[in-house]
Amino acid sequence: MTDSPTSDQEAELAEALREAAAFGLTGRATINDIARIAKVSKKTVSRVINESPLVKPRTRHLVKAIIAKLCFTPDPQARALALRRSFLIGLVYDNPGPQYVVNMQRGILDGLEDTDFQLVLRPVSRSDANCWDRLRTFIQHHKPFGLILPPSVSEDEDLVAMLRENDVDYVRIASVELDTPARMIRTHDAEGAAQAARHLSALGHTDIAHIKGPETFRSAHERRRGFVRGLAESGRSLSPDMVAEAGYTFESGLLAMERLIYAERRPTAVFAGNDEMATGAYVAVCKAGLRIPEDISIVGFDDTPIAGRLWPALTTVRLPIREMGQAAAQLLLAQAAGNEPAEIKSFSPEIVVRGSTAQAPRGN
Amino acid sequence: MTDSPTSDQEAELAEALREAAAFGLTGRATINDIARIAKVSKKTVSRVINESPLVKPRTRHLVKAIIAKLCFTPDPQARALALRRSFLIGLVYDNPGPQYVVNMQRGILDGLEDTDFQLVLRPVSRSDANCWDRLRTFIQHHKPFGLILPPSVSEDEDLVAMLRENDVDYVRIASVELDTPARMIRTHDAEGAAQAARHLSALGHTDIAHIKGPETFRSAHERRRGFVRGLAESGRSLSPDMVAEAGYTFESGLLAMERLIYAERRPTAVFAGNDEMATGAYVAVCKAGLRIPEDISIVGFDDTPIAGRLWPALTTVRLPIREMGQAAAQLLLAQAAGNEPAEIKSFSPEIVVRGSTAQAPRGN
DNA sequence: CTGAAAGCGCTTACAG
DNA sequence: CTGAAAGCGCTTACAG
Repeated sequence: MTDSPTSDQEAELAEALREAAAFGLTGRATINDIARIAKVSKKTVSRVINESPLVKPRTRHLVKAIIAKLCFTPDPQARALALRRSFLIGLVYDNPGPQYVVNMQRGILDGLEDTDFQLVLRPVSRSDANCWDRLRTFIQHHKPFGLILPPSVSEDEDLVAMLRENDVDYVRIASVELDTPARMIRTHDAEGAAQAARHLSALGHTDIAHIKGPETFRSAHERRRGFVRGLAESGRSLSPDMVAEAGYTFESGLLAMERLIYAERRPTAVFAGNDEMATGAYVAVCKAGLRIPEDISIVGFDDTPIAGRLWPALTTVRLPIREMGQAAAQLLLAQAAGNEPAEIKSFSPEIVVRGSTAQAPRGN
Repeated sequence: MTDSPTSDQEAELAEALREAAAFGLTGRATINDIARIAKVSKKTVSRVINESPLVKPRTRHLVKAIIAKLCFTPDPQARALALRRSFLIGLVYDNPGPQYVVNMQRGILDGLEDTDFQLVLRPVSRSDANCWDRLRTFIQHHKPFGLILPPSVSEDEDLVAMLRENDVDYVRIASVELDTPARMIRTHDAEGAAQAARHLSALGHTDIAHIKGPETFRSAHERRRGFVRGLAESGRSLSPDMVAEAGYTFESGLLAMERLIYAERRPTAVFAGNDEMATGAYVAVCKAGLRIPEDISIVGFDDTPIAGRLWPALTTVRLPIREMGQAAAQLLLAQAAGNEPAEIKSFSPEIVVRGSTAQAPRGN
């Protein structure tokens, strides 16, 4: 190895470090300090920082040693200015449940830990006509490193077109394949919903209903599709009058459940498209003087924190939201480094059985 | 007025704007473009941007018109580099309930709307010995404009000392007076707790218990103090065996409630120090086969989203968390502008009566 | 493999 | 009231 330490080199390093130590006390070091101490140009230091291969190993080691000694980190603002790209990662979301956002945030922060990237919050409201204009302004001013788009923002092609135009990296999280492996994280919502169907079938339910999310959400579609498929496996089907459409919110879930309860044929089991609606369904059942799970079994989707805080605790389909956030952040960093994965990273949900589901009541 | 538009000046402006329009098409404008078109130095443009009074009104108007026409906004990275201060506002929090964080975030974003400031998330875990070191690294690298510190992080004097050393602005949100009016937002938790006490007293309860937050949180102390004071108003008192200490979490609230239920004298009403613990109390009551509010009335604190999603809906003390977040953001911006408020901005909670409280059961 | 020069888009002293 | 110069701490062509 040409770059094994020689006593010559060690002396040089020691000398440099002594100088560095003497210097170290006066505030934070800059690239100029490193260059001066290493007796190289700052361009060479820059090359080392940016992992350029065009540096003699011996030089690289010396510079790296000094950088480590002085605890030097390049100034993010200066780099951003020169690179025309900041170290901010934006999370763009349109009013998902509070539980979902918090989990997603934690995951992204997990993925960003020990890097110099920062997570910036960019909530939007697509009912606001110029919400993408605001986001464009943010992008043009702050030149974010990349954006993470959870559902349902991830499904918005106008947004993605705007991001392409402005040359911003992004990662989309969605229940269907919308983009290349470098740009998306996929969840197999249909499979999770099928598990819910199998669970309810196994408990002997036949009068099974579904509270469906809004038509405009791909996940709502996927979840219903998977649920129907799962029921079909045991010869069951979901009749149209057993489907109540709602809006992924607590209130809409409550109303949808009331419609189901007071319909001609009351279901003994209900699969709600997310935990928020399932929580609304709980209230509707309680208000009607019925019991969970004795009279009606309920299954949710997402396994947000509220699921475990209800009584009885909610049987739900767990989507590893936090892990997905982490994967999204890592994918964004990999993308910038030019590492394109061969195939789409995907997450499969799994059912978490808790107290809200039981055997179908007899004689129903 | 010396700066009323003269035809002379209007012609000059029109000419400049024509030039600007011709230019406008080529990417984003910089301070140099503005200076060139206005035929002034970029320093003068900088003065206009920074609202320096040392600019002739006529010059100022011309420059402002051109800036407006070109939709120019100074580059945040460049300003940050020159000013040694970025446009990031950090929210530092140590695992409060997910509901609390989300509300706080929304509020801060409300306060930052239409500014170029960005909200950056900095969760910490004080069980981690070097969590302040990590935060210091963030501060030294990213030079945030300021930090917002909700409880209980706001009470940490080590943190505040570190912030002072590093010359970072901050706003503390707390239930007691910890800092100057420019640096804090206060909540009158004791008053809210007193309202809870009055409410339960008015319903005829005498066997009243309290699930208290952790001793290390000022808010826990304040809430108990206020509750005791409120009870005293109607000649009631809180006996020591009617106080169960918990940790502001769902699980700890559940366990605390179980202790109260199976104690010698079972309370007919319980005031929990926050909604998370109140939610745990719900589960304990249900598990014990008791009913809310028929057997036991429960009052929470915070009015987080979960309160309205429980059945029966939780009577709780509403802290306007979102508004507090907004106020904190505004205070931070005002601080930087040198506007020191005369007195501490404070928020008074108020009780929100819902279904979880009722008349004390007879014959108890 | 390495460096001197110019530049990213602003601001801060310093003059006048 | 205004400007020319230098600087914030990095990187990108361009040479060699």
